[in-house]
Amino acid sequence: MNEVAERFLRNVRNNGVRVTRERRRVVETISRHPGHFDAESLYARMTAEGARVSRATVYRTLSTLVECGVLRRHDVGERQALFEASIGRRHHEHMICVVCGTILEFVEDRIERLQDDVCRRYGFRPLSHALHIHGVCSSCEDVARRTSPTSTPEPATPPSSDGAAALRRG
Amino acid sequence: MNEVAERFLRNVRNNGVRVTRERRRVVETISRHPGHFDAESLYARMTAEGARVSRATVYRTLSTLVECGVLRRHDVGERQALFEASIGRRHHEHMICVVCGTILEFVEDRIERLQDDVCRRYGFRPLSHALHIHGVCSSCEDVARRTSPTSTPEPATPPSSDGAAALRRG
DNA sequence: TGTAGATTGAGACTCGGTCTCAACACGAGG
DNA sequence: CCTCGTGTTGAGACCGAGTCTCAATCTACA
Repeated sequence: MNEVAERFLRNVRNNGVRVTRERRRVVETISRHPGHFDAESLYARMTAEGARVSRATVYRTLSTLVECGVLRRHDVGERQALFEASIGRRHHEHMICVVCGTILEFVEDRIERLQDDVCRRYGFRPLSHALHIHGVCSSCEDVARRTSPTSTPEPATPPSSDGAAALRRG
Repeated sequence: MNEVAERFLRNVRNNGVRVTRERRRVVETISRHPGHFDAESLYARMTAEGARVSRATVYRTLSTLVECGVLRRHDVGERQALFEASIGRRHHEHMICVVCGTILEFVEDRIERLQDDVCRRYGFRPLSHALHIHGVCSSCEDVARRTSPTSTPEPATPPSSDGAAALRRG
């Protein structure tokens, strides 16, 4: 059990939630593979690694971990939700490449401040926010430029539909 | 057939897409009921109004209209997609009240500019973006303050899950 | 008006995710 | 360490949003 996993479980226990064998296993697997992931591939990875855990438990544990504040959930695009460890990480936004599915993260305090301004103007009390920029990352842009140097490269389908497909790969 | 519907159809035809009875009917229904809507309730409304149109056609037509640029699609939260007419409207962002489901729109050029800055820094070519702020709108805040003036009102469940539920109502 | 090819409809299907409920196991209290 | 209340699990049925199939139909161009 690595340190990240222990921090996860401490946080879970502090929320009055029982630490079961299955939850430990979920947390361990997540902490061994940092980055964004979806529920289904986590489940696949766990069963591939020999864990006897049910799909329902994986989905339930992910929700629990989000509630305990150790995981963040991102609804990016039209497909399945993505999760990401949030312990020890500050809030950030995402750029999603619609070609290769890469997710770039960025922090921009000035955007956050402008959001607060807007909320104040509207008397809206913000609880959470998400900023997703869909587009083409620099390396995919390079590839496209090399293969067809005359025309501006464009993804096959609009970002709204292809973005999610790309994300599944990521 | 009102003016908005005609503009829709002109745009559709310009995209080399056939104008069928069903598509006309979809466009008419949308243009008679402005605001955000989801595919299922549009289908329900159409059949309730006596249109003989299939669910598949409604979904297909919505995708077509998005491709033709007359509709925008928003993946807000974990449930179904929302659509919104985009003709004659400039790009805007959304604040979603997790209590009553109201969707507030706002425009903030400075945020757009900062996004462009970030993209430039990362060599990322942006195609589209979405900024969603989940929180509590002023009137829900007022209601909560009246009913329990001692404690800061808080929605029952975190915005990530309740936001979508609220949206379904909206 | 004829015709090629786009579009439709009914319903099966997919996919991400949730629910059910009996069996099980965590952990507080003794 | 043991007991017991109750939170948790697993298998698979179920759900809801959305897509696919393919024969029949319709649009729009010539």
